Amino acid sequence: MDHIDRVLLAQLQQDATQSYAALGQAAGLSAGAAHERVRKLRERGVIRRTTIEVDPAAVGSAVLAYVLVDSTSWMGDSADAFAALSEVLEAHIIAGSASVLVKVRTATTEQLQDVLRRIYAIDGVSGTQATVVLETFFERPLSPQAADQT
Amino acid sequence: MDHIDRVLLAQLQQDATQSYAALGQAAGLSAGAAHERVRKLRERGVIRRTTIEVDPAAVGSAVLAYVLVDSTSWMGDSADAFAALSEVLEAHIIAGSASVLVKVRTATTEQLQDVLRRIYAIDGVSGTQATVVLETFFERPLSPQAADQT
DNA sequence: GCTGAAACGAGACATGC
DNA sequence: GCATGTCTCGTTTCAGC
Repeated sequence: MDHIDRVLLAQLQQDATQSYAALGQAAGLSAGAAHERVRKLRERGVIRRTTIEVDPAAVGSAVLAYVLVDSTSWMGDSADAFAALSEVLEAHIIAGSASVLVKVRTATTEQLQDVLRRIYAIDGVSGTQATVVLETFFERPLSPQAADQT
Repeated sequence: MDHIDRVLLAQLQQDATQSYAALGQAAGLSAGAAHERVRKLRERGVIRRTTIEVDPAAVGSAVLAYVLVDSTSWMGDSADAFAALSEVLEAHIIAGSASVLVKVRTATTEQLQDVLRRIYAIDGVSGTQATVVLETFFERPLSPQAADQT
């Protein structure tokens, strides 16, 4: 994980369709060397996968909400229960009053209500506090150059 | 945005490196037709970009936190101020007591504290409530088949 | 571990349906 | 709007440094 790797990661985040020749040029490498570096980054799991960013509104998911989930028991083994809800995009165990924080996208507020109902049905869940997003300023990937000490 | 487009989007989200031949096969199309569909999805902005998913821990961002930002004035024009902080990955205006919700990744809790300090320095911000994530169950992209009415 | 070149496979495009 | 075929370009691999 040197500076060159960081440049490669930043470049690929911006545009993963660019050629290894262009990638190498940005990092000061030949196409072959760039390819080898990227292959190793994938192998080591630094690059988890190559994917596309989809416009949520275009696929009918205009409503974004964060939900604090209160519970009466330890929620450490409930990952699968949340993962089973396709509208739940993230689920985290948090430090604080509520025990789980989830990010949810739905087409309508009615559907959001339905998701909350299904979250409530999960074992140990005693309550939910939903916070609806009115406007998203931005959502962006982690920038590798933000952290420079690994 | 028919069923075929949804299959293409779901396939590309899982693996954007697969060939158009494989993509077409999954959707019941030829490689050329699949290519044309994807080109139009990009053109229309449904596909925003092709990117990579990076392991946050591997680039030295092990700490994840959500921060509720309280304010004394309208925060609708403060998008740039939050975007200037590279550790801030998302910023949303929310309905509720606090006015802005941001997602932050840093290497250490000390760095998180520094980000909070810089958020506090933004015009109109009167307070912050940070919630630190202890364990992430999962983070995944929006599944196009979750919404079927566009 | 990088460079440069050579073989292979995929992407882009035109034609016809 | 999709299928087929051709040409071009990028990816991938390997010898050499």
